[in-house]
Formats: sequence, C-alpha cells, structure tokens
Amino acid sequence: MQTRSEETRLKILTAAQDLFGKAGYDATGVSEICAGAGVSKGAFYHHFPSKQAVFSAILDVWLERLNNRMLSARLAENNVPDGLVAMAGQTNAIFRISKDHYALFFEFWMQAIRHPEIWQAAIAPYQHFQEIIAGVLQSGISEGSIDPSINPADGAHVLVALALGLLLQAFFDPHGAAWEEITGQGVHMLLTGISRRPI
Amino acid sequence: MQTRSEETRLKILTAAQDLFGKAGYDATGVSEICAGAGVSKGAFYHHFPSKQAVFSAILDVWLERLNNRMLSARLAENNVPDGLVAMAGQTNAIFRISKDHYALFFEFWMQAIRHPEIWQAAIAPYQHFQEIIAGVLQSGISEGSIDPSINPADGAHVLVALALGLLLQAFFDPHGAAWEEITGQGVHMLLTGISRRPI
Amino acid sequence: MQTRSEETRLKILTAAQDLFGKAGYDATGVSEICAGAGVSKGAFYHHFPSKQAVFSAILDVWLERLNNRMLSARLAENNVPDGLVAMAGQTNAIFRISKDHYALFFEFWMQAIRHPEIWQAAIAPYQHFQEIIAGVLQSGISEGSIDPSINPADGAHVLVALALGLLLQAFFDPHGAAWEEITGQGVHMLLTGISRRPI
Amino acid sequence: MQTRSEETRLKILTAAQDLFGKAGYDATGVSEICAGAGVSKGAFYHHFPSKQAVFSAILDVWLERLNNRMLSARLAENNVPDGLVAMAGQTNAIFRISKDHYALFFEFWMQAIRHPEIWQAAIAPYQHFQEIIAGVLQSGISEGSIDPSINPADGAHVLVALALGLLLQAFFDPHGAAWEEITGQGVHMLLTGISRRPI
DNA sequence: ACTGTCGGGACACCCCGTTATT
DNA sequence: AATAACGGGGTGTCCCGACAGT
Repeated sequence: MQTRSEETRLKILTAAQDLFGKAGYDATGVSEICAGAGVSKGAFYHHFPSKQAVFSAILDVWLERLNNRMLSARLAENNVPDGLVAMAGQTNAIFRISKDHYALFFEFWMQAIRHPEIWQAAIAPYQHFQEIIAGVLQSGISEGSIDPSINPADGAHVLVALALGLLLQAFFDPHGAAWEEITGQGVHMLLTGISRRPI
Repeated sequence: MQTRSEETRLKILTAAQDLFGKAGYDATGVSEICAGAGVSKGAFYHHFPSKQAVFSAILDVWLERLNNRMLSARLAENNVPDGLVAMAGQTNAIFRISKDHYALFFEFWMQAIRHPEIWQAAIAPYQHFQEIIAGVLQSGISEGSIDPSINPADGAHVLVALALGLLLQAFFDPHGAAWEEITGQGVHMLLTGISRRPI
Repeated sequence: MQTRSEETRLKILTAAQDLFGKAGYDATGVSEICAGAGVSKGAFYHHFPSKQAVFSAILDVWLERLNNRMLSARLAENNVPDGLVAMAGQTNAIFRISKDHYALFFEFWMQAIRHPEIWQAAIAPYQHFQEIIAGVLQSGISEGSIDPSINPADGAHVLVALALGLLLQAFFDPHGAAWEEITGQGVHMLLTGISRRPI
Repeated sequence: MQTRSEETRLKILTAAQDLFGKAGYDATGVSEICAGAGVSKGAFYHHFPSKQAVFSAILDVWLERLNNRMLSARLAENNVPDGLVAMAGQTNAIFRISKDHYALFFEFWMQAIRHPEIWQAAIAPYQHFQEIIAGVLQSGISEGSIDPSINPADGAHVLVALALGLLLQAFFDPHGAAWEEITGQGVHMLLTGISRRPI
C-alpha cells in the first residue's frame, strides 16, 4: 500500500514544521523531529535525504498554497478600490494563524537569504504576487478609479510593503496594537491620502 | 584611554558581528569568532560569559545607535509632510549599508522572538520610535497639514509598516526594483492618496 | 537452466566484487551494492543473509578458481626447474588482472586475519598450494635436478614468499619496475644462486 | 608546562595504534580510541583534526623508525653475502613484534592503496630501502662476492620480495612453519642456488 | 522472488564552556 | 589578561538488517 509511506512523510513534515517554527531551523535536531513525528531516524532518512530537504519540502507546500491564494484573490475584484480593501481583509486572516507558523515564515526568509537555491524558489511566487497587484492597479487606472499618475509596479511594491510591514509588527508585538483594524486603516489612508494640503 | 582589554573586546565584537551576519547566530561557532578576531577561546570567555552575551552586546550598540538617529530625526521637521518625506530619505540611507548588516538585523528579530529578555530590550526603542512618529503626525494635525480624522498612533504604525516592508523587500531582492525611489513614491502616495474616487 | 533468481544473485556478486575492490569492504555499503547491481535491498537480503555472506561467497569462487589453477599447474612439469620457470610465468598472468581485483585480494587477507571462520576457509587452499610446490621440489630431488640438501617444505615457503612478495610490490607500485621480467629473474636467481663464492 | 599535552597526544597515538591493529581502521571508532586512551573526545579533536590524521601520525613514526633501521643496517656489512645473512636476521626481529603491530602494517598498505597522499608518504622509504639493498649488491659485485651478471636493482626487488613474502606468510599463518629458520634458509638458497644442473 | 518502508544504533565530527597554567 | 588543553554531550548522516505487502 502506498498510503503508509505518505502518512509517515506527512508526520515528519508536520512535526518538522512545528519544531522549526517553535525553535528555529538550526536549533531543531533531526532526532527531535523524529521523536515528534513518532518515527525512527531510519524512516526519516528514507523519506528525506537531509534536514534541509525537509525544510525545502515544507517551503514548497507553503509557496504553492500562497500561489493558490493569490489566484483566487485576483477574482474577487469588480471595483478596484473595494477589491484592495477586501484583500486587506485577506491579510488579516493571516494574523489569526498560529504564532508558530509565523516564525516559520521568518525561517524561510533567513534561509532564502543564505541559500541561493531556496532564494530562487521563494522569489518566483513573490514576483508573481507583485505582478498580480500591479495588474489590479492597472485595471483601476483603466476603470478610472486609480490615479493614472501612479506607476502600477511601484504601487504594488508599496502595497506589499504595507502588508509585509504590518505583518512583521503584528508578529513581533502581537498585543501592541489592534493590527487587524490598523490594516484596514492603512489601506484607507493609502487610498485617500493623509495630507490636507496640496503637495 | 583604553587598555588592551578593551581592544580585544572590540575585536571580538567586530568579528562576531560579521560572522553572525554572514552565517547566522546558530551557524557561527565560538571558535570561528575567536579565529576571526585573532584571540583564543580563553580570551573570549574572559570578556563574555557566553556566545549569547556577545550577541546582546552587539544588539545594545545597535539599539543605542538607532535611538540616536531617532532623536536627530525628530528635529528635522518644520512642516510635517515635508518632514516625513525627509525621513523617508533617511530610510534610504539604511539601504546603503552592507548586506551583512542587514542579515544581522534579521538575526535580532529572530532572537527577539524566541528570547523574552532580548525582546524586552528590542521592543523599547521600537515603541519609542512609534511614539516619535505619532508625535510628528499630531503636530501635523495641529498645524493643519494632516487630516485630523487620522489617528496619530495608527498612522505611525502604517508609516513604520511602509518603511519596514520596503526594507524587507529591498533586502530580499536588492536588484528587483529601484527601492530608493520607490520609498519616496510610497510616502507621496500615502500623503496624497492613490484613489480618484471619493470613498 | 538458471532462473532469474540466479541472475540476480550473480548481479549482486559482481557488483559487490567491484565495490569491495574499489573502496574496501567496510567502506562499501549494502545500498551501494544494491544500486550497483540494480536490485532492491529486499532482493539483496533475500539472496544473502548479510553483507559478510556476500563477501564469503565471493571468496569461495576465488578460492575454487585458485585451486583449479594449481591442479593444472602441477601437470605442466616434466623437468622440474623448467616447470618452476613456467609457473613463474603463470604468476605473471595475475599481474595483468585489473587493479580492482588486486585490492580485493587484500581485502580477503584482512578479513582472514580478523575472522577465524574466514581464515579457516582461506588457509586450506594455501596449504594445499604449499604442498603442491613441495611435491614439485621433491620430484626435482628425485630426478636429480634439485639440490638434495634442500628441505622441500622450506623451499616451497621460499618460492611462495618470492611470488607473494613480488605480487605485493607490483600491486603497491605497479610502475616502479618491470615486474614481469623481474619475476623471471627472481626464479633464475633462486635456481642458480647469486653468490660467486663458496659459502 | 608542555609535557601534559604531549603526554595526551601520546596516549591517543598508543591507544589508536593498538586498536587499529586489533580491529582495523574502519572498525575502530574515535570513541573507542578516546576510551582506550582515557581522554575525552574534546581532547582528541584538540590534538588531531580527524581520525585519519591519527593514522597518518602513527604511520609517520613507523616510517621514520623504519628509515633509521635501514641506515644502521647498511653499516653492518663488511663482506656482502654475510651482510645479507645478517640482514635476514634483522628481518627475523620483526617477527617477534606483537601480532597487533603486524595487522597495523597491513592497515598501512590498505590505506596507501586507496589514498594517494598516504601512498606518497609510504612509497618514499620503500624506494629508499630498495636503493640501499641495490647498493649493497653493487658493493658485492665490486668486491667480487656477487655474480656480476646480476642487475643490482632487480636483485634488490627479489630480496625485498623474499622478505615481504615471508613476513606475509608468517603473519597469516604464524604457527604454520618455523619462519625464523626459513628466512635464513631462504637467503642461503638465493645465494647458492637450489638447482643442481647448469641452466 | 522481489519491493518499499522502517527500526535502532552507530559513526565522525564539532560544539560551547571550563580549568589548569602562565 | 590570555592560552592551550580538555570535558562531555550533541550534530547530521548513514548503515545494516527486518518485515509487511505484493
């Protein structure tokens, strides 16, 4: 039967995800993963050639899930400003995921910085995401709801920065502010501007 | 005048900063630091009780430097919107620091997440910074240059998010965009809004 | 007719022989043998109870082949000194076998030293060989072509030592000398003596 | 004081030599060496960068000792045939060394075969030895005690082969014959020849 | 007969921190 | 103030062998 193998693989992946998130990649030992997954080291190294490979596998499902989310997000728009507000709400959903997964997200970042092959895998969906947002802005310009002097690519970077920065702060200091609300406020500010004076 | 002792301490600190940035805290061994600094392990443990203590020492000088920058930034303002634009320029300065220091910055984050005592040390200047920005916005409201419906604290969070998010992206993908310019654009967007439609 | 089973067994044996020779017994993993033979680990352990058993199996065919060679060598003699020269030529033939097989030969030695049951299996044909040579020398004494003051058993040991020593040197330093020629010279020296002075 | 360090180093070397000889290089674990030497793994890796380095260190003292023996052996000659007989007696001395050291000798061989850098270190004194013997034979030719038709280099190879082969047999089957006596006989045979018939 | 999966136990290497020594 | 030697305990990796499932 093929299912037992897949089951074990999954148990390893799950345990590793937990532990990487909780303690970090370096601080998590293979034996801990094995203990957490309830498998032997032999089984571990049958399914994965190295600890790093487990990490990459986790990353892969993450990135794919992220990609799927983006594709569905794109469809939610009819009027662009409203669409952006809705997407901000999406971002909020991420807040509610457990803290452990957050830390894993950082772990990805760190690894990507240091390991070019991880970086390559991670940069693609990121750029994809940028393009989607830029497309949304372009639609907004076309439909007349977005200021045509805005460069869509730049705008996308700024929007991503906003989301990323809020995520970071929320992660670092979860109880320091009402992050979900602020996210909404942030999008609103960006749409309408905060200045009362022509610049 | 500084004795040889202080000199050794500094060599250790410098070497550690380099290596932590290059390879990460966990991946950097004490012996590597010693080799990099040209001192023996005995000397190392004479000056610092543990590897973690070296890290904290590095963090301290970083945080202090950050604080100083904030204090000086506060003075740059006379008209608030212009002040914000100027501060955005400040952010750009950080781009130009070497990549290695960037990674160190992440290392701080990771450690702060996992070690409460580090978190305590790191959160204080961060909150301080938030308050400064909030104060700036408040001034803007008072002088009539900022929309009075804006909550200064929320606005500060959004501005910090913008800066943080751009820093992150610039770090992760340095050649992916003209980050310095985008920073300026971002502040401009936030000030004037990107929507062409009343919301 | 041989079933597929025998075929698999042979593939394993062949691959193992190669790898043991190339990298040594200890350094060769069962999985490498499996990979080299193109069979699964299950198949391996279906045919052999352990890695050691594979080694023994290889040893067995070697020893048997060795024995056969001896039997045929015995017949080549009519005049004893000429027969010895001819046997030296036989030794030369071994030179031409690939280096990998050489190393395997050493591997046998090592194992024999450490594992009594291997030693038992290896010592028998060796002693058999000694006896054959001793018999040849005895014939030589009988026919008057060999000095009757020679103890045939001792002479056999010396002749074997000569062959073994040359083999060893040839293996260790293949290009250090013209080994094939030296072998012939060696037998000649032993037959006629190298001293020009009565001793 | 420098002595403690050297003492530890020596204890490691001694223990390793024993164990390598007894069980083989691959089968001997670093922890066993440490246990045998009564030192910790930390100490071990302070003195040697790897298990292989320990092996090489042992090899080095062996080779040097071997070289010294050769130099002294060269002086023992006044009449060459007698000198060769005396050197054969020298060889006998090696028989009396413990079996463990023997096995180590093989270990050297095996490693030399597989690791070029070891081979390089081992081949030099071997060639040196060959040259010494060849020199002795040349002297014999000059003084008229050795057959001038003998090529000294070839003769040296044959003599070394004789010694090597006897050593090997003695090692492999210590009680199979009176090896010390046979060694003497062997040299005698080589000097006077075993054939009773002109060839 | 043959496969994939798994178990448990080494392995060499290296780590952080201490202690004797100067 | 600084060093070299040292202590254990851990690391990722891999290996030999077993066994359930074709």
